[in-house]
Amino acid sequence: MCDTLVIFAKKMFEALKDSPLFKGLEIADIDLLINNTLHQIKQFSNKEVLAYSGEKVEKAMILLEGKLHGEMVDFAGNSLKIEEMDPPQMVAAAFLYGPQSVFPVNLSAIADGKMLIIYKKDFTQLLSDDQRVLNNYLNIVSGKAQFLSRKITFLSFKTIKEKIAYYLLQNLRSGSQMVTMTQSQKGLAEMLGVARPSLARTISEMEADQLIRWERNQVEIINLKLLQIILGR
Amino acid sequence: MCDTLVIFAKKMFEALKDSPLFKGLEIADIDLLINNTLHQIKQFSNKEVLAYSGEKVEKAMILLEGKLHGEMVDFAGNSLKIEEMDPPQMVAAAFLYGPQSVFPVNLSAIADGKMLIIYKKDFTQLLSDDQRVLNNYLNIVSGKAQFLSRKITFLSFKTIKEKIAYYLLQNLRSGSQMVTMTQSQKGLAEMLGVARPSLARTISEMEADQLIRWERNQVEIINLKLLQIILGR
DNA sequence: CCTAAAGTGTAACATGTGTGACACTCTTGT
DNA sequence: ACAAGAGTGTCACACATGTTACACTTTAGG
Repeated sequence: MCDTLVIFAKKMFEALKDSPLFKGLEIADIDLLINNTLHQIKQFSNKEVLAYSGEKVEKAMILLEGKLHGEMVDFAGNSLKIEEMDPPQMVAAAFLYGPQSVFPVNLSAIADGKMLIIYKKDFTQLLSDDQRVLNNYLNIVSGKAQFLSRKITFLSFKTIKEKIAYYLLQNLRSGSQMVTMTQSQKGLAEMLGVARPSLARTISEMEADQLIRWERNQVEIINLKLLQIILGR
Repeated sequence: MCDTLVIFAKKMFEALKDSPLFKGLEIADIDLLINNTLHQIKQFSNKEVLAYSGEKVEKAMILLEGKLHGEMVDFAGNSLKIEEMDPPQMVAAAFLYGPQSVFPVNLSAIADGKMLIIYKKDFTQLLSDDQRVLNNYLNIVSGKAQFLSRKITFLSFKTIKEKIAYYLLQNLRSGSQMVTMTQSQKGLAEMLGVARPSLARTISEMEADQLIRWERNQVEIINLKLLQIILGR
């Protein structure tokens, strides 16, 4: 029993070593830091709701296994997918401090998993215990702000065509003319904040215009220049 | 000449004492910190563009006097006002670190003023020199992320009516039924990301429905319950 | 005090998007 | 291999919003 625990802990530290928060630290360092900190492991199962939008954020959460899904739901019931989170990432990192530290999204599991939980007070201690972790945390929070800023860019495009063009150009590796979709059209529609049939319709139009060829999860950019012109140069 | 400089510096430290970044510090502390740091003062005049979206953020900037205006401009030329900044606030705080530290907005002055500039390296030093400043900075960056998150909430509303209702309810002091507008309809339209005549039209409709009375920069909430129902319960 | 600039109310019209529906295809698990 | 579920293509229709235009009011500056 004790052995299993030790093995689990070892696996956890290995996972954490790859996390943005503990980047640059050795497993031994992490072990030391974590064991000086009150913490717990929370198991969760698929479809479980882990937090509701508006709830107070009182603990730092680091996803160890599984997959999470964050979405904003407005009062009319429309939902806007904000992001999906894979391990080993920190959850709600930018919402642990600040004047209004509440969850901005409904957080639910889309796969069984577990996460490491550290209460805010202990996490703050951890930040001042290790300069590297602090630095990493600063980068994470800034990164989140930048992510949200890009999200706003997206939402501020007025037409679906613009949104698609922007999305494709963002995900196009230079040199290639293929974009690999990491999600279904349904998922994409939720990300872009548009209705699914509207997205499909617009894609059809763009195909008819010889702009792109959309097949399964591979999209070929046929006319790159025209695509850029849609974005108004 | 030297006297004027000393007087200016004193005024600056007083201003900084009220800034979120130096909250809780004494003027003497700030004096010491700043004077151990390479810094400069930049003067700017009304309508001057201080930074373009996409430009690299290489220095920490703290607004001392004047007023700034940040807006996203998409390629088609549509602009979305993100925020207006008053002194003594830090500018682009959440974009100094992180994986992609570039300005998210076009930054321009809407009044003459000056700002304190500290290069990134020196600012980082400043953060580790004083625990309180670091803490303040963490709060600022988190606050920015939360601000952006709220902005997304706004943009994700589909109808203008919803946006107006949300805006009014956000700015309604409990107990009162008056909301004081801090900006013109034109400015509000830019914030909400809608066309100005569309906003005016919707306001007219809401007045016709006996929901609100919009006069100058005072808005009276006539039917609070109905307003909440527009937001879907 | 007067003028120019900025902001506001309103209209007719074009258009992009959401809705709800349906058939079809692909994926998944049993 | 099959069934059930999820995803996709497409349609007709309603409707909210953008556009452009113009008259009017308020504000700010000389």
